[in-house]
Amino acid sequence: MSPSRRPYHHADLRAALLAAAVATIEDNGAAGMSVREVARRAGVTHTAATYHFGDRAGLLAAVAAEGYALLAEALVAASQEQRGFLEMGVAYVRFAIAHRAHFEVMYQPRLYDPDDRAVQAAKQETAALLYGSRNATNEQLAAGVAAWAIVHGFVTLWLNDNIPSRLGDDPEDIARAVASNLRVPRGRRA
Amino acid sequence: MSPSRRPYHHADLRAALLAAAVATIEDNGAAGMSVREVARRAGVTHTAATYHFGDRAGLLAAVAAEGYALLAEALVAASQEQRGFLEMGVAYVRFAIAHRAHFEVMYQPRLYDPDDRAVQAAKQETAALLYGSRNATNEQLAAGVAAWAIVHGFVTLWLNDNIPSRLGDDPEDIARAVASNLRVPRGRRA
DNA sequence: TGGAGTATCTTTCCAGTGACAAGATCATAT
DNA sequence: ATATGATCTTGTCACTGGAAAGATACTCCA
Repeated sequence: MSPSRRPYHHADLRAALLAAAVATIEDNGAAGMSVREVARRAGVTHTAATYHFGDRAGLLAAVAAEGYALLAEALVAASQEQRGFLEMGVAYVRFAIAHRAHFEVMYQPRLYDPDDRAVQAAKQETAALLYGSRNATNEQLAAGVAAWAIVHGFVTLWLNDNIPSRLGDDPEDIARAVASNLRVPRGRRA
Repeated sequence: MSPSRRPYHHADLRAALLAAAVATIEDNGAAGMSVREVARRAGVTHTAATYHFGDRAGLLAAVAAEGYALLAEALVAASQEQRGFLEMGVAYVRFAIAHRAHFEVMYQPRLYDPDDRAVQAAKQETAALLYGSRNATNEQLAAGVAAWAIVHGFVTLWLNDNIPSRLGDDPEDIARAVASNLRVPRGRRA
């Protein structure tokens, strides 16, 4: 397998199908995504998609894996900005909204095979970033979960139209106002 | 009511179908629920279900509406216990886990018609309970959203197997530990 | 250079699904 | 008792996911 192996019919059908799947999910939701529709958008028969991803669940697993990778990337970038604890949460919110299709699939493991290897790998990398050091006390761990929970809960509710419009229309600003109700864990900058 | 073998007119087919739908969603997830499977469980043809609920989205809307009503009931009961702020959040967690099928559907408005009248009514009743008084300041409102977000985020992550097992296996206990990281709003008992 | 072998994609088929139209059956008011 | 409406079934259609088998284009090696 030479490194620049070029598939014939399509430059990179796998990537094109993945992008088409994301676009379809943005339009119709994950439950409303059909393999045939995705294949149509990529200009290909549905069995071509099945060839690359095994089945519908496999396609969604690929979306989830890509999502976890994108999230990890965003969190690393945010942590390097050194803007403190709160802005990490804001980065999470920004990711969920910018990639709502990925986000939707990631947190519905019933839609794919949660034991999928690519998913597991990407997911564990993300978990490490979200939970912090491994030798934390249970109390510190609970504080980390609290931080994750509040931003995850907020953005989930936001995406589902469950946040009162009175708070404004900029989710990142609202996230700051909401998350500032969290106690700042010891040794962390707010 | 004579014990006829099998009444052409079911005693309360609508309720039976609703229960069957919830059971199916528990087993297969909301996306994996088919109208035909639900009807089979109720011992009836799929068009009977369509008759009562219009279409698949209508059936899911009924599940969502029932869910919001059950949630409101649980929250009212918890508030009457007078155990303070934190235990209201615990009641939310308990509801989500006890009625995971309802919960799953409620927060995926794409699965049904979010403007459905029964859903809207039940939803607004719940929102009032979660947000508190209407003439709160934005800051107070943000605190209410924070409380909702943290328990909603936590239980969502719990249901999706995203909470480190190190914290234990009783979600209510973990919820207390997690939610205690929230600042207690003025005038509220912890 | 020219096959052989492989990766990629299509064609074809099947059972299951949601929706609709039309028909059958039951309940109830008058 | 019967007309009327509510409730449920039958039959049909287009769409879906998946499997089997074939076609096509590329790669590798003699």
